[in-house]
Amino acid sequence: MMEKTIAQVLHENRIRVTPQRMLVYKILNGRQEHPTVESIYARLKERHPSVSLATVYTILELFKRKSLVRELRIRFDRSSFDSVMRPHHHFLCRKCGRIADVDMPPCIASRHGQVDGNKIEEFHGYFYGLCNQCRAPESKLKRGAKK
Amino acid sequence: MMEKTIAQVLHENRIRVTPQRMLVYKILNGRQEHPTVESIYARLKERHPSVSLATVYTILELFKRKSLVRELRIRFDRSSFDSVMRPHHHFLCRKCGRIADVDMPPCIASRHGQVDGNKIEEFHGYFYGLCNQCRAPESKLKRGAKK
DNA sequence: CTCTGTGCAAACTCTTTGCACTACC
DNA sequence: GGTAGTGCAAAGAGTTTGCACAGAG
Repeated sequence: MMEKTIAQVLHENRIRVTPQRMLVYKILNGRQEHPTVESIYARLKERHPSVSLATVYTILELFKRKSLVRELRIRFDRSSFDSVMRPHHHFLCRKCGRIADVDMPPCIASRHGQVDGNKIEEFHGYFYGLCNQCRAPESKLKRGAKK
Repeated sequence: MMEKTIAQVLHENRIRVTPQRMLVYKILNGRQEHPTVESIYARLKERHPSVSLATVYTILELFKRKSLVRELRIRFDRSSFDSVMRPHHHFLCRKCGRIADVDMPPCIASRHGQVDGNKIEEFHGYFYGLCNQCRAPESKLKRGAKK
């Protein structure tokens, strides 16, 4: 029951294996859920100080083409990236800036394929508002305390 | 059965009336359905050659605060603006770049208010794909002919 | 060994900001 | 006339591009 290595995944997608790409893949599939280019770059730099921002852009573009990652534009000023390819929506808290996954209501899923005669290839559902931590500033100790 | 003048609308929204603002309002509610900052600026300049891009940004920001317009980020590289405030989604054709309105499925509307404990203030549904004109390039004479 | 990937720097685009001048109310 | 809006120019942020060197297959 060995899991696939990152190199294997890249191989299967016909992506030439480089340390930078493996690391970007790892970061995308790591703990931080919806990283931006900047945050991917920062993490990458920890292990790979010589890495360039342009490389991050190039790799993300490649991963997008290979459907390893999805680019979100829920923030108006920068892109976020999501390696969870199962269809789902996103929620952005206007106060803390966190992005949360939102399960897709089936009726939206059913509209995939076609809408008003237009062929649908992708759907992005963006919710904007206040997250539950930011709504209740008194309950700081629960989880919203950091920062 | 007089319709409201633009000046009246601005007044009611406690917006100081200026020629620039009236014209931006008119452009937003005119024929071109989902104008960008650039296209609003271009139209504005026809009548108001001295107008500045910064003014367009300022006015749009104001109109957004007053809920006279909604900013869309269906394109990743620039904003589009929609003066139709009734909840609906949007479709972007990846070939011709046109943005079309899409009626909102009720189940999404029903999720307004709250989702996973987060307070929802706004929802943007973005469909991406190929519009029916671009899918059938042979039927050029119907409507998709102009470039 | 060859061809693709990377790093660097400069360029580009969209957007924001600061400030003096203008013009609504 | 006083306050808020506009125009201008410069700055800022995110992203893209071109090219020489490095490294994967």
